[in-house]
Amino acid sequence: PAETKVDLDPNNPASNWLHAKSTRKKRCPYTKHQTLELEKEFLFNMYLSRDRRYEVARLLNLTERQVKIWFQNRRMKMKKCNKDRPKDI
Amino acid sequence: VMILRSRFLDARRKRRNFSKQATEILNEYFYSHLSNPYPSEEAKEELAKKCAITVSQVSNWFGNKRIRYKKNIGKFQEEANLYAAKTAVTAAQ
DNA sequence: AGACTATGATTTACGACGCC
DNA sequence: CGGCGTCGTAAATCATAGTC
Repeated sequence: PAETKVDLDPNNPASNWLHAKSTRKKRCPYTKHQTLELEKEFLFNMYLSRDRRYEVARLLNLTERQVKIWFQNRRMKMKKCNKDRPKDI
Repeated sequence: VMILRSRFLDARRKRRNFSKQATEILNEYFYSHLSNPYPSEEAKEELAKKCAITVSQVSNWFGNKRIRYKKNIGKFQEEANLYAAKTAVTAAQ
């Protein structure tokens, strides 16, 4: 009666906090060029119009959804930076 | 000025490992809430204060811990037992 | 010193929920 | 209703610290 096998799910440790839908797209790091262009666009305006989004997506070979989400994430990043470092340099 | 600013931001990646005491506190919370290791904003603030780190760092720590624990529960078994025993003793007295 | 591992931080991609 | 907003997070990846 060994029973030495590790508990991957049956036991009580209760790892019911699993997440992740199987349909989720794997994270794909953007190229330097893509990131640079997105940053430039963000500097120009933090919020993207529908037309502008279409253009940026076409130019960078990303989907409009990816561009939209990139801007959302970028705004959150800016907010987080301001929170962690309130004072100016 | 911009150079200084960017250097400050880059410096975030020049991290230092947290102190042993801070890691101890975070692990105690994690293993005593294993069924739901998602501290509230208030709990994060309290942990941050006790550990002398920022709330963001607490969030990062839990994010990393949850995924790394889930990815290899076996590797963390010993650590889990250790903290389980520790909190049991604490609870006993 | 160099290879390898641990760990904190950052980057994509969503789900949940809100507002218009 | 639909679409874009924020918030919190998963998961992958990055960059460096720590160890052997």
